[in-house]
Amino acid sequence: MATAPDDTAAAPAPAKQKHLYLVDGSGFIFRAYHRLPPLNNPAGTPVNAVYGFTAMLWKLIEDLHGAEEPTHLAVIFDAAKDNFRNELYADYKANRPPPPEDLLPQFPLIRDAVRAFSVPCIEMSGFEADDIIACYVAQATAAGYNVTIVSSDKDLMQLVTPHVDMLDTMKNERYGVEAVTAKWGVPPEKLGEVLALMGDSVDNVPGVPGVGPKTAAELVQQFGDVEGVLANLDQIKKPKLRENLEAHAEMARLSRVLVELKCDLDPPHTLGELVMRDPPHDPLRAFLAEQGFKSMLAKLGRESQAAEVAAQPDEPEKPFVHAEYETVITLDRLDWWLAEARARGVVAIDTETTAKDPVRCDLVGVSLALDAGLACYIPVAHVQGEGLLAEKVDQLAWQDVKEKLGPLLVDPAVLKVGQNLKYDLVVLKRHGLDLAGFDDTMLLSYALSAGKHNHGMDELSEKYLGHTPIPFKEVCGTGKSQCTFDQVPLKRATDYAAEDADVTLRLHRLFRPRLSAEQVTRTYETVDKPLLPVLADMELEGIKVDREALARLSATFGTEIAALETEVHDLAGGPFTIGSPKQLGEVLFERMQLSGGKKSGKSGQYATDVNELEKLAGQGHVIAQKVLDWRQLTKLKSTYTDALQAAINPKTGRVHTCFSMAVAQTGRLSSTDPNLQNIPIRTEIGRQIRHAFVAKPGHVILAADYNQIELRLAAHMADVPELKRAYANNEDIHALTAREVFGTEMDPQESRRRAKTVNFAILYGISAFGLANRLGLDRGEAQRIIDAYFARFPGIRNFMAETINGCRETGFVTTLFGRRTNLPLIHSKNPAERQFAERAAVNAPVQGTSADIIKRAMIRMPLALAEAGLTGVRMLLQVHDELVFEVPERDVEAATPVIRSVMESAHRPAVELSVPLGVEIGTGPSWGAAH
DNA sequence: TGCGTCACG
DNA sequence: GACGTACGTGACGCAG
Repeated sequence: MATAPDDTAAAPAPAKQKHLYLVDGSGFIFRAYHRLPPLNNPAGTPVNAVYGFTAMLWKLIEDLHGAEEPTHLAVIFDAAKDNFRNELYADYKANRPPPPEDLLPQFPLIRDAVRAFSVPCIEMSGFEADDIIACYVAQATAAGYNVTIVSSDKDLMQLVTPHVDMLDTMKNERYGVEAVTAKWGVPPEKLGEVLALMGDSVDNVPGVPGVGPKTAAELVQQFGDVEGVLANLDQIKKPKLRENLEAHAEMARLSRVLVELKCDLDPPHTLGELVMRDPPHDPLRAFLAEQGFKSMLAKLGRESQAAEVAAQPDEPEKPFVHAEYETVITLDRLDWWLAEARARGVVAIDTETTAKDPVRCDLVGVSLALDAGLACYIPVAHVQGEGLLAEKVDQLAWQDVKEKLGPLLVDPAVLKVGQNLKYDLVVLKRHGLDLAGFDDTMLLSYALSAGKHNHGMDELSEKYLGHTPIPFKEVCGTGKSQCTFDQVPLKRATDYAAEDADVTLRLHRLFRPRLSAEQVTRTYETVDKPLLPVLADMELEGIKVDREALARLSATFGTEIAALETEVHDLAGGPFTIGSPKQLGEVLFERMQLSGGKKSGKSGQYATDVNELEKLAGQGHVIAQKVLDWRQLTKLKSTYTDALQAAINPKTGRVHTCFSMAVAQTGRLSSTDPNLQNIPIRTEIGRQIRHAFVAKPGHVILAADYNQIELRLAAHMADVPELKRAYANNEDIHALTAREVFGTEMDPQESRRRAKTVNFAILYGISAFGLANRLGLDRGEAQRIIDAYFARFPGIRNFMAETINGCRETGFVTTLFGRRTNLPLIHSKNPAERQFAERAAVNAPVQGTSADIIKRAMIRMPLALAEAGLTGVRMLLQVHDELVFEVPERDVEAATPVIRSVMESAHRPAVELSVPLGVEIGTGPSWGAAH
């Protein structure tokens, strides 16, 4: 075979795939301008858009260096002149206002910025950036390049092909052919037809009235293009639509021409001139200095230093590079990966499934990562192709993978690292596997940074690795056209799945060493990590729900809602949407002229919340009470009686919630899909829903509540002798508070009710205004109550002050077990934000300590029950201070003291409390009956 | 998607 | 005295 001279040379590197990035500069400018407040350079010129643009371009270049390795880059601008489209249609872009005055002088500076980065800056008089981009796309594609268009302009999506994608840097989303098709319902090459039919009010492309994206897509799907639609008007069923198409046929044709991108121009730079090079620092430094961009100058300084010192091996921001990820389809290769994992002792793991719900989905594949950039994907249940493109999917059988993977998963000598491992654990358990010896990067992040940011993988990757993982929706699409992961081709699935494991492993390397250095190891190791498998079991177990009972409630609520609706409409003198706060406000305060309507500042709407409506009801306005009743019933029906029926898992007949471990800032759990931590109990009518949560045959529901745990913890933490003594003697704490604060003159019941409110207010960080509101007093009276409280219990005031001071020094507060809540806003210049952080600072240690205690109880519970021989008892739910169990009838007596003892001593031995913890236990055929 | 509302601790 | 007004959650319907 004849070889080209290059191939025989000493460095036989294969020609790198060329990849051209085209930045839609105008889009960048407007987003930068609108995102930033006014800002001037030392010369007094406004530069907010310049600054934003420079920052965005810099970030883009950095990101690209890290991930995509582009070879060519250019920024394209609109030339500030009329273009050929105005000749076709004088009103084209007529709706667009002229650029704001303080943006005008920034345009040339922005072009300077581009040049300072040594990036070509391209524009052509008479043409829009879109056309120039289209031309380069055509040229580059013909030359075998890949192309990425950096823009969020939907018109440019027309250009997407298998070799051309779009990148929206604001949303951090990439759009390939599938994503565009998913978004618009038609492939990119048909997008022009859709855009023409729907028109664009911003660009003033007329389109056809009454045709939006959905209708346009349907028409194009059916008839192929605009001409096809116009030629087949007789087939269009909807009369109004046909009429509009008929009447606006010419506008549709014109629109088609307007949205067409011109790709036969001869742009000023050749492709070769767009080649990307490392920007020399000097021109960039000069530009930044001239504009007074100090933080960027500092960053540039750091970078040149780093470059001189030669890259440190452990440089945290090293780019996210990786070899091609391997798709494992032979047992030999699987053996290699598993042996290597054993040898290294650490492996990141991630499971891919057919759905988000770990209790309903099926396992599709598993990915592993051994080292940064070294990861693989093991497909086990991808579906075979269909039709002409049928391609047999070559993959291992799950049984074989399971036999080899299983022992590794339970071998504590090999650390398994995952992100949100509870999900994987639930899936694996359903497929017959267990897990021991693991770290969860989501929980590590939560231990280190609760309060600073969220802990999802994409966000962590972005923040700590400077890398945006392939978005899930780019692999599977969204909405109606979303496919399941088992339908994704193996190459694509591998890129996505292996990357997740790779990211997880890299995050673990960053987080794990920080844990002990930052002294947050304890709750991670002794609370959250061991709780994870306990929660997995609870989620798998689920709770039985009486579907018929819910259906009956739904029906009853339905008729009552209908009746109330009629009454409300009659009282209002005509129909309106009761559920629309806007319409309701207008009906009450304008049409009906009720007094007291006040508009909220932000939305300019009348307030119609419970407080307002109760005021009106108190004044004798019947409609207000009817609306309140209507609201209560619709809430109960839609959120509970309807939704819970839909949440019943058809396979298990039970409802399986998901407990989130890294959402609440304080250490609490949260519950979703469905939320079983907010099932009604406070009103009798809502309480009926609790009665639909039932035990399976031969069992009862047992509910165990900590009695006033937060107030007890406050008494301990703030060291209030009177309160501690009262709890030790099992006294009524609210009655005590009432005596101390209000004396004995008031009616004891009313006095106790108020004292209870005051006690809650204390836990939440009191203000005279808030307390006055709750108690219906004026501020002066509320302030006197607070003063009296602090006078009687000075420990509370000291505790609050010390907690806030400590938080100011460190930026965080801690629970008795060392859990940390970060409150960066404690230093905010905005007093409202700062005070908010101060109240949270007072509350978080108390709420968080309570969360730690019940979590510790949950961790011990399974073993304690097993040791007592109570193997049939199941812990089902946690509701912050309550645990819900399903207990065989004959075990109730034996289980009760075990559960009580575990819960009441859960703080020990780590922490000793100066107040006892009290637990109240009830049982019954349903959750409602157990209280 | 953001907002208003309301369910829970 | 400015700020906005009790802490922590999740789900639903409306409207743009």
